[in-house]
Amino acid sequence: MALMTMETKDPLHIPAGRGIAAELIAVLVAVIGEAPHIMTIRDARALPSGPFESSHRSLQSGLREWVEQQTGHPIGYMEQLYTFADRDRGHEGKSAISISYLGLTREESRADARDSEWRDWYDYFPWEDHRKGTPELFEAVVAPRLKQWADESTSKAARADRWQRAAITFGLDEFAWNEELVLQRYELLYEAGLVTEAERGQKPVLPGRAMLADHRRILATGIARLRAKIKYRPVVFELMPPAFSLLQLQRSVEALAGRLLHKQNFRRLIEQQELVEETGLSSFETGGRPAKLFRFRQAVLAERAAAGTKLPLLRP
Amino acid sequence: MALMTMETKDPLHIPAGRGIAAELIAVLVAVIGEAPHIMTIRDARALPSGPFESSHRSLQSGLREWVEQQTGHPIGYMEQLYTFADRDRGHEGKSAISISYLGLTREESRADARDSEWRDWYDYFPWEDHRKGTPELFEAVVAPRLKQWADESTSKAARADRWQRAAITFGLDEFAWNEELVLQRYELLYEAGLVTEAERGQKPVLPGRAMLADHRRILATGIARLRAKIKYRPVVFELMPPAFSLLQLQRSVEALAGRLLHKQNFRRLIEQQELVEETGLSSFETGGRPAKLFRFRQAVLAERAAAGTKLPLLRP
DNA sequence: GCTATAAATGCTCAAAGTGAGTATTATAGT
DNA sequence: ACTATAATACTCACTTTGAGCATTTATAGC
Repeated sequence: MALMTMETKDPLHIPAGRGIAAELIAVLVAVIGEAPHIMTIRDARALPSGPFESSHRSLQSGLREWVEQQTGHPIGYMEQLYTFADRDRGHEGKSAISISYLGLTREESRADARDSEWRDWYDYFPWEDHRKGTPELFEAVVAPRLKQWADESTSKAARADRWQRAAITFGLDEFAWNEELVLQRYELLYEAGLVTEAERGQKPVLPGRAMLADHRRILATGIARLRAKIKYRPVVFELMPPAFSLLQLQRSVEALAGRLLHKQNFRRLIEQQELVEETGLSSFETGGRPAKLFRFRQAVLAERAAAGTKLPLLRP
Repeated sequence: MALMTMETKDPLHIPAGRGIAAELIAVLVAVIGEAPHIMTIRDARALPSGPFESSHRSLQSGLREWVEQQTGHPIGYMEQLYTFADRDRGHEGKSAISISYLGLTREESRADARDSEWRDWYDYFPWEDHRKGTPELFEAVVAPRLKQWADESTSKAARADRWQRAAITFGLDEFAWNEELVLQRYELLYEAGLVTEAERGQKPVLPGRAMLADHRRILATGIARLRAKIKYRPVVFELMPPAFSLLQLQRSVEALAGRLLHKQNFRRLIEQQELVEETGLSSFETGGRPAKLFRFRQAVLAERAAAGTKLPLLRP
């Protein structure tokens, strides 16, 4: 094995002369009541964000600083979402890099600082909430407009392709609704001209609040990631108060997933995975049989480092 | 897709004055024979990489350019891995951002360009290959050294914590081996002083080739991601030739996962998911009953946009 | 042709996990 | 007491997995 000395004196590459700008963007989530919310700034038209500067110790800490400064709100759990470059975004023709993060927090209704504001994320994506069944929007607007978009293609094959893509991502025809396809749906709607990334006068066909630049796309990425993650990691608990009833927990998951769950089976799942433990307390607030209050078993974070296998393994 | 007008005139933030350097790094994977390989440069001590420059259209295309220039090898499937900032990495005190990608390709044994070279990834992580059972390394070095490391702690609780962490990530004691924890294992070994990120004189305790800067850590991230992904997305096929036998396919998955699979159940899985279709050809090369050759059913990419649910949903 | 060897392929069976209920119990408000 | 609202308990068919045995179809060497 060849030996060799450290790289501080021998960098792999000389950095490019001009340098580029880097921006940090946060999708900061909290569940308030039974609705999933995100932190916004600028009249609810932008996500909290700011430049990454050389004074920041790391990307994460840079983001934390910005978010706390802009929203007065500390972030609990954080994970990186995606990094993208956009030549058009930078100043003076410089290209810019945006690094987005997903953050989870408990809402603690402090006085909202500056122009920051919690907003129901379904304000931006009304078609993503299927808790009350498929929104009427689908039959009224989404399906016919996508059909129309598909039919605009010239070749028969292209029409079929477009329609199949639309049917799959929106759960039309025989396809089942898949709540994880948030980003694909947004991109398809954008491609079909049913939403506009940043408003510019013309009315969008679909309801739903727009955002500056590509923030709505980033939000879609965050929602998709979170909807996927709650299924195999105990991240919901980052959004719950210290003690909660199982129904509260279920309502939170439903809020995030945008669909209703089977109560008994949900409980069975939670219990058999030993995710929670009783606090001994009960809640009498809802008027019904009192609900036992539980807390998250922190130990599972250590015990189960990861999800289970899906490979058909051979004998141990 | 229409370009946004919005933000060019009204950027969300004025970019920081100095700008920073951005580097693109690739974990480029191919399966050669029955061994997983990665593309390396610099005497197999670095991953292909290069600065992101304003001439690049996007991060992806910038990376493609660099990799093709350095290795003469085009990339098929690509996905982003992780972005990190390292103050010590930049030039002249500038901070630098590194954006890493995972790329999959079929090896086509062209004359290797420049100093690029395919390398078995287990050269860098010998403890990750469990296809021939748990490596002797574990009983001989890993377990005792980690025990020793745990025992260095002062408090009893800290010793127990350390040991439990080691046992979980390495599948010691009663815990099962989890092939996905590549990064966690590397980080723990680093913390325990059993590997050194870049060698500088002192011999590391464990065998395994080192790399420049933090490239070995990035490689660990890529392997972990790929091991997780093969379980729920048909990405293995990106690494297979156009026609292959089911055993070849199994051997490839085993190479990546570092564990052996149950043949009959593996086949059942592949077939019931309708991932492949017969080509009508057979392979007589192995000396045994000839194997039918299959090809990947491209259609599944369209049909199944995503993985299945795990939530206990309510009636449709 | 016969035999050893190497796979491919077919089939079984129990255990565990899921989906979709019905039934019962405990409170608060009227 | 009666009703509304939940919490909680239990059932049952069906599917998916893990593990293994058995059979079939080839090649290579004798």
